[in-house]
Amino acid sequence: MERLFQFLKIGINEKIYIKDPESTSLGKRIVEESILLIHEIGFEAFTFKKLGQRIGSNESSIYRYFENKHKLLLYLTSWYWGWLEYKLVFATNSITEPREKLKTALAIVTKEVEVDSNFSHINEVLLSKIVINEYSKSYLTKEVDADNKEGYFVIYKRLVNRLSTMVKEVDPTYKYPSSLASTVLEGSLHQHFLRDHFVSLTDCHEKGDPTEYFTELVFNALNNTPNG
Amino acid sequence: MERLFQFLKIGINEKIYIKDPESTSLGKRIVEESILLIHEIGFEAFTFKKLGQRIGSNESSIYRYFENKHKLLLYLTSWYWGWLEYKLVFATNSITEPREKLKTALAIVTKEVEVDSNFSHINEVLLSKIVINEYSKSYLTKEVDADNKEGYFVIYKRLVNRLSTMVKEVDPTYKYPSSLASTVLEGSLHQHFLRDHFVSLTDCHEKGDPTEYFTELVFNALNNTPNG
DNA sequence: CAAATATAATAGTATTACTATCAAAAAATA
DNA sequence: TATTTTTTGATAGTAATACTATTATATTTG
Repeated sequence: MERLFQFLKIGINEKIYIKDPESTSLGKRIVEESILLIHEIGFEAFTFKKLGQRIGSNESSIYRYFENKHKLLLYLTSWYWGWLEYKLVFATNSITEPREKLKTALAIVTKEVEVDSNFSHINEVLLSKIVINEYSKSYLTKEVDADNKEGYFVIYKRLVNRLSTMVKEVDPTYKYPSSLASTVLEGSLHQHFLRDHFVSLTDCHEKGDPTEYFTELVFNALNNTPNG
Repeated sequence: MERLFQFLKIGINEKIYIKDPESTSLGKRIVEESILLIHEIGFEAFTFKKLGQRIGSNESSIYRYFENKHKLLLYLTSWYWGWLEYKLVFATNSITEPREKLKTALAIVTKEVEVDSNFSHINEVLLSKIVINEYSKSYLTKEVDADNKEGYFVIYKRLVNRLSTMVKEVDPTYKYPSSLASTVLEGSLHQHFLRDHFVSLTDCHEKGDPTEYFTELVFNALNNTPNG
C-alpha cells in the first residue's frame, strides 16, 4: 500500500492551484508545512505570511502557488479524500461479496488515521485531523455552488458515490443509499470531533468505536428488507 | 405553541453577550437584522460595520452588545437550539409510549422550518438556514474547549441528551444512544445542506424526506435488539 | 553561457476587527 | 420638572489581514 504512493500521484483539479505544488521543492514545502501550521494554530489564524516566515520563504512566493488560503484548504482536503479513495479502492477491489465489500469500505472510511506512510512529504495523520476540524469550512460558504461547478469537490463526491454504490449492491431496494453514504462520511468526522471535544455527546470512546457504530448502523438500515 | 413565545424567553448564557440584546430596542434590531444580513451575505463577509450601516446605527454601539461576531453567532445559534428544545419538550411531554415519543422528537428535530411564528423579532425560517450553513463554524475553532467550559454550548448539549434519553427509553441495551442522537442532529443539518448544494449526495429531495430517512435509520438501529 | 523562469524583498492598498474618547440624546429618578 | 445616569452616535486611530505590483536576484534549462 505505502509503496504505491512513491509513484502514484493524487490527481487534483488543476484549477485549485495556480502552479502545481508537486512540481517544485518550494511547492512541496508549502504543502508540507501548511499542514503542520494549520494543525497548530487552526485555519482561521493561519496566514500565508506566517507560513512564509516558517518556511523561510516569502508571502508573495506562496501566492504564486495558491490564490488564497481557501484554495490551499481545498487542495489539502482534496488530497486527503483522494488518498482515502485509493485506500478504499485497493482494499475492496478484489472483494466480490457485497456485504464483505461494504464492511471493508466502512472500516477504511470511519477509522482513525494513525500511521503516517512516510513516503511523501504529506503527514496523513495530521492531515486527517485538519479534515476533521476544517473540512466543513471548505463548502459552508456563499461560493459553494460556484466552487462545485468548477469541480473543486469531485473527489469527495466520487467517494460518496462509491460508498453509495456499495450500499446499493447490498440492498438494491434501499431508498436512501446516497444519504446513508454521506451521513457516514460526514458523521464519522463529527464523531471523531466529539470524542476530542464533547465527550458527553458520543459513545465512541474506545479504539475502533466509530467503525463499529457506523457498521451496525448501516447494516441495520439494510437489514429489514427482503434482500437484507 | 406560537403564543408561548410572547411571554417565554429563551434562556441564553449571560456570558455570551456584554449587554442583553433583549433588554433594548437597539439590541433587538441588532439580533433581528443580523439574521437577515448573515443570511444574505454569509458569516464570513458579515461585519459589525455593515450591520451598523444597515440598521442606521454605529459599529461601536453594536460592540457594546457583543464582543465580536463569533459571540453573536453563538447567541443566534443558542437561541435556535433553545427554541427547538421548547418545541420538542412541549410536543413530547404528554406522550408516554417511548417509540411514539421518539418518533415525534425525530420529526421535530429533522424537519424543515417553514413558518415564521411572527411573534418575536426573530425570523426562525432564516435562522434555521443560518444554522444549517454556519453552526459548525461556531465550534470548529481552536477555542472550542474554552468556549465549552464557559458553557456556550449547553443548550445544544442538553438537546442531544434529551434525544439520547428517548433513544435509551426505546432500547436500554443500545450501545450508542449519544452517538445516534448527535448523528441525527448534525446529519439532519447536513442533509438539508446537501439538498440545496450537492443534490447527488442525498436522496432527500421530497418534502418530509430527511425525517423519513432518519426515522427509519434510528428505528432500524434499535430494532434488532431483544427490546426492539 | 544566455535566456528564461522562479524566488525574494520591499512597498503599498483596502478592509477588518477592534479600542478610545467625547458629545448628544434618551431614560430614570429625585 | 430638573438633574443625574445611562445609552447611543460620531469620529479617530491601531494593528493585522489579504492581497497586488514592482524590481532585483537567484536558479534552472536549452
